[in-house]
Amino acid sequence: MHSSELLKGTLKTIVMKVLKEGGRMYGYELVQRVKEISGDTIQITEGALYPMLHALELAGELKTEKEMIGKRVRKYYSLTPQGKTETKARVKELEAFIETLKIILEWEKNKVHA
Amino acid sequence: MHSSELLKGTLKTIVMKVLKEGGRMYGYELVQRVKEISGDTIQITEGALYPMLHALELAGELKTEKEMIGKRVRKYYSLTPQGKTETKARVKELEAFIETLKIILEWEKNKVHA
DNA sequence: TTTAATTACATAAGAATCTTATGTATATTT
DNA sequence: AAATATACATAAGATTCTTATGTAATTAAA
Repeated sequence: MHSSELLKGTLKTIVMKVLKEGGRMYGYELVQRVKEISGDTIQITEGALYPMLHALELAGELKTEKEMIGKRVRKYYSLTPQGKTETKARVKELEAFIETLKIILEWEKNKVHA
Repeated sequence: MHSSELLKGTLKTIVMKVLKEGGRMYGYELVQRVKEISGDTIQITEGALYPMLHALELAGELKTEKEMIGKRVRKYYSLTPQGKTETKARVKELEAFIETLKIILEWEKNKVHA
């Protein structure tokens, strides 16, 4: 399990990316999907997820559809066109950041080269 | 310049790794060094750096040496043995997290394979 | 030469992002 | 029948950062 410290900042991008590739999904499903894809190393907490989804909807990045499953309401989220554009930008930004991180992690000043 | 959102959580690891490879360094120097290595994409703010260095010293990860440069006091930081061990663990953890991120970023459910 | 920019430290207030705790209620498995 | 899983939601609190502010010496520019 990755430390929650590292997850800070990347969680929103992860959620949007998974929605972009996986399509229409509800909250609980998203948590399971991310857990599965990450090989059980990323466990999104509900306290982080739901407020984030609500904020993204308010910002026009997501739209929702409610469905009755038995006696329960299930809320499906999907990206709006604006949300898809934003996701692409976020993914690109995260990829660039990862490249920078790798440069730092591979930087070894005191290593003598042959 | 990477968004500060992404930097959250990785900053401490970056600082410790740069101290591990670069050796004894003072705060201002650290900021410049990270800026340089990152190709001007990571700018550590002083408001984040100094409290972090103080906390790491208190935790026994760093030790300090003061030097007079003209009329000014300069504080050099370096990793303690404990800090070096901690840095290795943090770097390993970050590398693992990056691998997980890449899996998610490369995950394309709807892509049809040839 | 005096003004501005850079070097070098530090802290406080506030924003953002997450965890933990709590609550409600249905559905399924043991 | 009880426990676990499903499915939503919010509030309080912790952590981690930014922005703002302060001090003061040094160096470069006007």
